[in-house]
Amino acid sequence: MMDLNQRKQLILQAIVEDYIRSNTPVGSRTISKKSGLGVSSATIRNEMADLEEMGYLIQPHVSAGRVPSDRAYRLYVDRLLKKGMRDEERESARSYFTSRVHDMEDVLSLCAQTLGELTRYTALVMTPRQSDLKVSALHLIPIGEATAMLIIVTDTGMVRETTLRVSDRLNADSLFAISRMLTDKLRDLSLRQVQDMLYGYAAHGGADARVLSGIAELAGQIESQTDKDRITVGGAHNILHYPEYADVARARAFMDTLERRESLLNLMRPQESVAVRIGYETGMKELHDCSVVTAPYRMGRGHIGTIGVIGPTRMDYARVMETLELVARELSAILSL
Amino acid sequence: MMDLNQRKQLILQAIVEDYIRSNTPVGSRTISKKSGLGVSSATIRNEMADLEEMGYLIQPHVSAGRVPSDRAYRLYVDRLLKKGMRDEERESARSYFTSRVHDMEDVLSLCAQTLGELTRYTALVMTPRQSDLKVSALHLIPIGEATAMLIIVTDTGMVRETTLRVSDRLNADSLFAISRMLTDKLRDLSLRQVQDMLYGYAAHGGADARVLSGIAELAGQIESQTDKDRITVGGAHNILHYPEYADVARARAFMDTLERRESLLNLMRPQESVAVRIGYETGMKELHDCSVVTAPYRMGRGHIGTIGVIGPTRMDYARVMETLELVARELSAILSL
DNA sequence: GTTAGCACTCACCACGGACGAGTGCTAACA
DNA sequence: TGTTAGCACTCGTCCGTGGTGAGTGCTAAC
Repeated sequence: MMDLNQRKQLILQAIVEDYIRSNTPVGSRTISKKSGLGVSSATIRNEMADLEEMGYLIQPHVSAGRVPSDRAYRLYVDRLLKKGMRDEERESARSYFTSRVHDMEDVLSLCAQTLGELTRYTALVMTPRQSDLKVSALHLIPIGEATAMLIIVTDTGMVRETTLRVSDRLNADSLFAISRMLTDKLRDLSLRQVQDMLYGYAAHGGADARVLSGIAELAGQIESQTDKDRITVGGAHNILHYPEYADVARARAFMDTLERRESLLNLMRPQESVAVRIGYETGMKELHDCSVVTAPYRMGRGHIGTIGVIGPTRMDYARVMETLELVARELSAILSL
Repeated sequence: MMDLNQRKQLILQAIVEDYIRSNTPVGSRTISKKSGLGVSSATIRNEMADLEEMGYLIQPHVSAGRVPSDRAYRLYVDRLLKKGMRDEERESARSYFTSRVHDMEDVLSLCAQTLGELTRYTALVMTPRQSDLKVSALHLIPIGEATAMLIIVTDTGMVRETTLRVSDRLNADSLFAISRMLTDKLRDLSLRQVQDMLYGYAAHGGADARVLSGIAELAGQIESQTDKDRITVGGAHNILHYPEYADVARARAFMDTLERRESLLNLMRPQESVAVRIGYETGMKELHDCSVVTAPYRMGRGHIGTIGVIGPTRMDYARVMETLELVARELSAILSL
């Protein structure tokens, strides 16, 4: 007795699922009727008392039903939940991604939004750290009198541009030539290498010094892009639909947490596959009543990013995990085209 | 009597300003003390009764103070408010924009965020309609075995890219040549023209048909980019700080309205200068208790976009209007570099 | 035209009792 | 030994009630 036998597991599962649905403490009578075990509420009460002692359940107050603990959710996620997205759902999720502009940046922010809509929770999209990005092409395009647009393409397919002033004796032809030369020279170098090299050249002076240091600067900016910029949030407003955020102060606190992107980065460290962090497992006190589910995606040659969903601990883990898997797969496919 | 004399205006101004600050109905005693008119509360009461009759004030219930009507805010905005941003504020606002990546897309979403932070309300940024954009350059960059990245730069400095498969006998050199040729041919044509032309060429077949129709497709996608994509929202969570949204249902309704971007477009139609729409003036029933302040900015050659702020009708109009003016100016400067 | 005084209104809040969901415990039963 | 009916008990939620105070409109005096 007091081991987590089959029946206890079934009861726990029933409680977790009922609580996920209703967000109200679950009573013994409810489980007696719904679990399909065919035992009375008194028996359930005994089992529930055991489960509480084992740390799976919490009683908000003596005359309330039970609420699952983090530990219960953990067990539920690891062993009890049954996936089973319906095909229509899967198909509609997939269709969100096809037939859209395959623009690298767009895809990521679109992904955050989409993921929010699909899961009805808040979505996070992290792009891989960019310091070890390699330059794959570099172009100067004339856009006006003595101004040019500089475009750097990295091996992840990311495109960054800036405008810069150039010597007015550089016409379209010379810019073409320079672009070509620079691309040949710089291809497959890391941004840092590009930066160092070009600052070196620029220091020697010459007519193109301005262009060279402009390029070096953009490379530097891409590289040192703050961590904050690496996380996109989508569907933050979704949490307003959940009663745990009926109190505006809580909603505000949640939103404020989302603003502090640096700390979110810890949650989004690449994992091997779909990962679930429940309540205190997130390691963030502000998120002790939230769970975070993440999945890795591939971008370009071997760079790993993370997409994730954050919501109340009583989230619909099965649906979220499946959606994330699916979206991560679609996303990887698009990005490594 | 019953004309809007000097004193009535001063009283009205005092009421509006007190209400903007406190969000509670304003009583006669408060105004008697704060207006500096040196008259008793009874006198104020008489004036307030007149102002109510004239439609400037509303009494939520008999024993409450008065609340300004849309009409009062209108008068306040048109004639009563005194601007006067402090220099530090102005400087700090400006510094938000300098020393950042001048990446076209980035600037706009950064602008939305920044504007949200500066005003503490919700910010909207609209990019000009893109159907009459002209192509200013077009590049094909090899990124892998038989795949290339296509980049289109428009005359507003906007950059869009996509990856496409190309015939594997096109090496870097041929792509360069094609890019150059296409840029020469297509420069200053509208996206629609480009699209029509290329589909025509592609129909004739040939080895490059795939590339040509790829380009046409991207041009089409840029052009037909849904209206939804043209508005960026920033700082939506700010409204949670205002007591009018203490009720989550209201906050949710507000957020939902923000999601329906098409209808927001009406609010963001380019105006000549800073424009204020108060309450029902927005023309959107859902926003009857909100005001929208907008300002135009210039982008590239003659394209006009709009930035705006949306918040409760009792918003701090003076501060918002000044901030918008300032940000619009900075933004125009960056974008028409 | 202004003001003091006064009766009146009504939103807000704190208090308190009824209600009911759910429990733990006990004793009887299979 | 596990299951169940019965029962006393707990405590959060709901709702009606009365007190409090901010603010009003009106009247009469200045």
